[in-house]
Amino acid sequence: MRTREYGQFCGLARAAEAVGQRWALLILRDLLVGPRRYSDLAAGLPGIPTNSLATRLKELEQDGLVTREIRSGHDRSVVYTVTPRGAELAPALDALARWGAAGMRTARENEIVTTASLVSALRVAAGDARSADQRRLTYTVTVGDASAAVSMRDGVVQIEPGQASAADLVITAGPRLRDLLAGTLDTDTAVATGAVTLDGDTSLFAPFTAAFDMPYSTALPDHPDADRHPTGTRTDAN
Amino acid sequence: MRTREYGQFCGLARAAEAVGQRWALLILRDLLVGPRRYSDLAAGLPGIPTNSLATRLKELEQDGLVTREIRSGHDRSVVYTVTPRGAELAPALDALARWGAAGMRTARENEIVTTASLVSALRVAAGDARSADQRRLTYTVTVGDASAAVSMRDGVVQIEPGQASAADLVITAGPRLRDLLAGTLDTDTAVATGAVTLDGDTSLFAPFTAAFDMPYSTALPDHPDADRHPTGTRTDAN
DNA sequence: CTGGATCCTCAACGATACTG
DNA sequence: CAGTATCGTTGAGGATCCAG
Repeated sequence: MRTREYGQFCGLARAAEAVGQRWALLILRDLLVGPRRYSDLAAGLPGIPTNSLATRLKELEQDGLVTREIRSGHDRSVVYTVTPRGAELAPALDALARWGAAGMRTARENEIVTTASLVSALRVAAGDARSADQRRLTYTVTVGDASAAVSMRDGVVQIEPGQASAADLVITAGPRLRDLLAGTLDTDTAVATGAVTLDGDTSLFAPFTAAFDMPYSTALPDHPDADRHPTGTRTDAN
Repeated sequence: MRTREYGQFCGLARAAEAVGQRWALLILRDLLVGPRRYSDLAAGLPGIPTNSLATRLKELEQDGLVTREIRSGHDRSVVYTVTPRGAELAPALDALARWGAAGMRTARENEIVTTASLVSALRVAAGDARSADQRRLTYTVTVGDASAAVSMRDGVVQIEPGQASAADLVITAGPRLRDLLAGTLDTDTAVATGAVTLDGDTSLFAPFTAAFDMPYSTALPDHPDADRHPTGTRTDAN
């Protein structure tokens, strides 16, 4: 049995063979946000070795999850796009992301938020799209170097990478944004402690948080703050 | 960045760190069927190196997805069980299994069906549980060495490993059972060609297939029978 | 400058043997 | 039964180099 195969006629085993390799899930996450060039992917996946990225892309293309297209314009660039079959992975990736986020309390040392991770996190959190505001609202959300443009209209939430052209409210936050999406951190405290900075019509912050839902697991191992981070519990000594 | 970590504060990345290691998904699949001993796991995962199994189990225990319990009875055995947090992975594994099965046409050379894979496949396929029969029906499904007991009652389907004690119908099949669950292969043909053997009240076969749904992807790469199997397309030259 | 390929090192995986 | 120990092989990580 060659590595990568499992020798079982089983859907899960086949899925693991296709996307179980290192970096594969994150590459697909980035490509599900939209088509990306090789260098975009490399930049959005800090730490990935260039040869690993190349091999993963070749395998994903081989498996029919990704297409490689050489933009024959004046800028000879190579663009990777998910195929329809690859796009069918979205529900599975969403479920995995939801599970991972449910156990994700604080950021570890040196952990960053990339544009693709921010966009897909917001998309997953808006998945239920229960209570999007009916008004036409646009936000820019920034966490570190990453930004996402959130727009609501007719109760539908749309999230794109980058900044909104004319945002009604600009939200700048650290990773504590995750607590907000969970509903653990109330708005006033967040703003008061500086965990979140608002620029614009601050009354529009409530409809923002109301549109997203990314709860914590109710079955977290050991003590609640167990993300191997030796900071204070929740006294917010930040 | 230590291997296994991705350096991103992202739910999907955290999930990949926890269950992205080789064999981890299949170990969890087996444990989600029920608690298992070390040797059960080893037997249900042909080809797994014993040290890999040991390491994976230690990691899963460390991450709080699995508990290790030493049965202090007369049979000193070690039993592994999924924790509640580990059980929360079920929706994600189901989504992955569904995706993988959607692209899974024919079995590759030497690919087998294990008890755990059969049980979880049936459980996923019954997930929608749209049209389970109202009668109390019990089946034994056998594929190769693997068997599952399927029981219906009040429109609820239950699937357990092993054979049913008194099955109304015993279904023995090759991997072509997969086509049946997809609805691609109609019952009469299946029985006529010997792809499926029935023992018992054959009229109960229809309610069986009706209770499961595991469709093929509508977006399969290239030609439909592309599972690197050089057989005929669908003339059923079997 | 983009899009990789190459080379080297080392950690992880795989196969088998062996032990409490 | 439930692993650990050992060793060979493979793949990942990191840096550099190269072709268009």
